[in-house]
Amino acid sequence: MVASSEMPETVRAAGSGRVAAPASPAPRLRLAYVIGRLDRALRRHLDEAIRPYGLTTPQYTTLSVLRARDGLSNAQLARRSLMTPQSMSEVITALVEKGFVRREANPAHGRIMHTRLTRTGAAALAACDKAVDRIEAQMLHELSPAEAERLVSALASCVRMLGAGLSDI
Amino acid sequence: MVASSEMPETVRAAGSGRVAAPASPAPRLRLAYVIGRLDRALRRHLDEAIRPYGLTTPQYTTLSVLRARDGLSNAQLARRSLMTPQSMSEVITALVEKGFVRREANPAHGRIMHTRLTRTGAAALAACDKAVDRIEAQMLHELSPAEAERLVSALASCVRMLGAGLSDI
DNA sequence: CCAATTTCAGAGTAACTGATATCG
DNA sequence: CCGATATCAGTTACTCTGAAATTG
Repeated sequence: MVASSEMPETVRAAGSGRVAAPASPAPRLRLAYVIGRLDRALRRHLDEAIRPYGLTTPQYTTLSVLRARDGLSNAQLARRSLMTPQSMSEVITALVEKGFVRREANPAHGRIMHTRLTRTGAAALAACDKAVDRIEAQMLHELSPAEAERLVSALASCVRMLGAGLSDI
Repeated sequence: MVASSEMPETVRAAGSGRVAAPASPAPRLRLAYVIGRLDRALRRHLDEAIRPYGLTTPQYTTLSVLRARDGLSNAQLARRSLMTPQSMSEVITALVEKGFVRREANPAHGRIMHTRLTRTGAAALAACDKAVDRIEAQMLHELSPAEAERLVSALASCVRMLGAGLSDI
């Protein structure tokens, strides 16, 4: 249902081999397009894999961030996910309702609410991680460990150069 | 407004150097997370860059696909963009209203509508391309041409392994 | 009758902007 | 007063599911 049934009328040098371009004008694979397409495809797999655990992808991502850095405030989480505080607040509200996180007031600051993973949330996250592991393995199936390593490095560099520093996770 | 004002409390080996990991547990950069984060950051830059031309990112993407393969039907465009026909129909409707594409009935098939770039649409697309070129250059600033080439190849491989074949552009 | 295409209607998610209130 | 935080309210963009009509 997702895959196209059409013939790849023009297959470009997208694979691991074939670097030398033919004499064609070769519209040059637009990097921005490939990134967007990969994100869409990945997002679909992710949604499907973690839906059984009652999580959406933004919620799963937020749990992942919390595991690496428990007790972040709503504003901190929003910045780390490149979202507005309003959007993150909705994500957290949903996670609280599911019992996956809890919010604790800062004893020294009556306004800030710290978000913490619950045991239930950690368990759900662990289960999802296994599913995501499988998806990533499928995605990287053609690449060697060294190539996968370079891919992650290159992507992190891209994120950094776009001004969205990859401070953690 | 986008950049975080927080300190990168833990800077991981995300750059071009530093491959050997320290003795830390190193939560292992989740590839799915980096891809999503890059897409979000890129999407923001893209939206901002092409908004002056009256285009949203999905609309710009669709115009790009049409330039490579003019005259596709709504259903074909939807498959190539990993969208439902309903969603693509809305994108095309918006593009028609802006005068960037026109729809022509198939003379041999009363149902199918072929979508074609107008001269106005091609001009807007060309203008946007320059803006996108600048964003991609910024994004790839730290990478050598060879590294950028490997990045595109690796991403295309990932897309393919996720079952969403990259048939064109 | 079946498969593909298009389109209408309704819904929902995820994000946004704006405004308000609290706290240090 | 200012800056950061949180949150309420309204809105928008994008995509989805479901159903219907048309065509080959």
